Amino acid sequence: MNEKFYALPQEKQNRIINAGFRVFSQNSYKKSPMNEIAAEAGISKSLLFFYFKNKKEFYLFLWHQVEDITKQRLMNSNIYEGNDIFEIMYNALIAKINMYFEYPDMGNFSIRAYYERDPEIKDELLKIIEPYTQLKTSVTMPYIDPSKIKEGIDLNLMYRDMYLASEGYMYEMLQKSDGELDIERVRDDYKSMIDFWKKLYLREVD
Amino acid sequence: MNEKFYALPQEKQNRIINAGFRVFSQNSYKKSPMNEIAAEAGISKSLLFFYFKNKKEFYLFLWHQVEDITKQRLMNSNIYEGNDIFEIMYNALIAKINMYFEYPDMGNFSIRAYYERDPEIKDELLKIIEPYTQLKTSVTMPYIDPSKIKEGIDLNLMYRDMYLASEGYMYEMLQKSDGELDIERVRDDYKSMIDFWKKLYLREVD
DNA sequence: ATTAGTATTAACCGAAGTGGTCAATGAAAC
DNA sequence: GTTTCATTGACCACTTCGGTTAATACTAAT
Repeated sequence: MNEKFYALPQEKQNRIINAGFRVFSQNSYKKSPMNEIAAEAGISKSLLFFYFKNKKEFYLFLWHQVEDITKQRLMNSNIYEGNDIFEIMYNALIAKINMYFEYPDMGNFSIRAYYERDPEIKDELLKIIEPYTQLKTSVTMPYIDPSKIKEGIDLNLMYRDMYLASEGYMYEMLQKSDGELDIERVRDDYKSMIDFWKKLYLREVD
Repeated sequence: MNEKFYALPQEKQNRIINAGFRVFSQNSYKKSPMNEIAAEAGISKSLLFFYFKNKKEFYLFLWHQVEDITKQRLMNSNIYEGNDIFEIMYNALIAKINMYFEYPDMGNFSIRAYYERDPEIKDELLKIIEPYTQLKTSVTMPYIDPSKIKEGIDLNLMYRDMYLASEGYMYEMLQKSDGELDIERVRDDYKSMIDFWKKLYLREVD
């Protein structure tokens, strides 16, 4: 790829990246036309081919972007600086929402990339995707201090309940919002859920 | 459309319908080729055009199928015959899973249809989709007998927690399974969640 | 075996779209 | 006004698309 791409203003880089995420996330690799991506990014097809040698290179570049962005986000995040499991869950969801604001279609792009089987890219994609998915599935339950939780509650199931409800909430939210996501509302909604869980699970202090 | 389609054995009808759901759920209307659908259904493109006048008619037919199938399923289901909210939730999820077994891509098809904006079909689609979505969003919380639930628990939030966790579970399940879904496992997983909730929410009987 | 009728397909067509190239523009810098 | 660099329109060979049609395979009755 042409190194001059990185000399572009960040905003323009992001526009191109997001246009790629968008088109590739909604169509298969083969049916994602470069001119559609260019149009979505507000540039000409020729310019897109100036920065990226061909479609395949651009697609693989996008996948590396997924890696870089998530890694960088994970490192810079202070999700795990929360005091208790509830705070951590809240931070994690907000972090996800923020990620969604900056790269709305990255999640769907990577899901689709995972299932992509086009012979033109399959082999190279597998090589770079596999280590990444292993990393992702190794995310485990954060530590929960049992002394703070009511007796008789299965901590695993408690965490799983909260985790799944959060996922369900995200899914519902992204589904309903036509690209327009009201972050204030998300915060409030989720806070009331967290409060509900706190009341439910936390041992009463005397 | 050609009425002879209905004379086909049900299994073949379903193969064609599911092929349509599949291709249209993975690509936009314009980029869903009829020959791909035919191949997926195991018939020739010509035969597909023999049963359906053109692409548009087939697409709209598929949407009507969504309506018919869900209506029929809702009527024949005995989801609400459960004794309490927990039984109802369990029945509902199992019903969804069964639906998924018979028509794996119907859900995604209807989601995508909802956002489809292709001028060739947009107008007609809106006419038939709108009343349907109203019906769907009107599904409300089932009645919960407060006397059975521990005191001090917000029934709305309780239901919302369970509903979202169920959605999250479904989503995770369909994501993970590469088309191969282990229904036994789903049943067990979900039963342990339900048991967890029962212990959490139900008033202890003395 | 022949026929008649039906289910199914291969071969084809014009139109539209595809990835990719390249000479030509625009704009800024000197 | 010339050099330099970013950006584009026009173009090409090739593929794919929706849809048609004439030909086939299949079936059952005679």
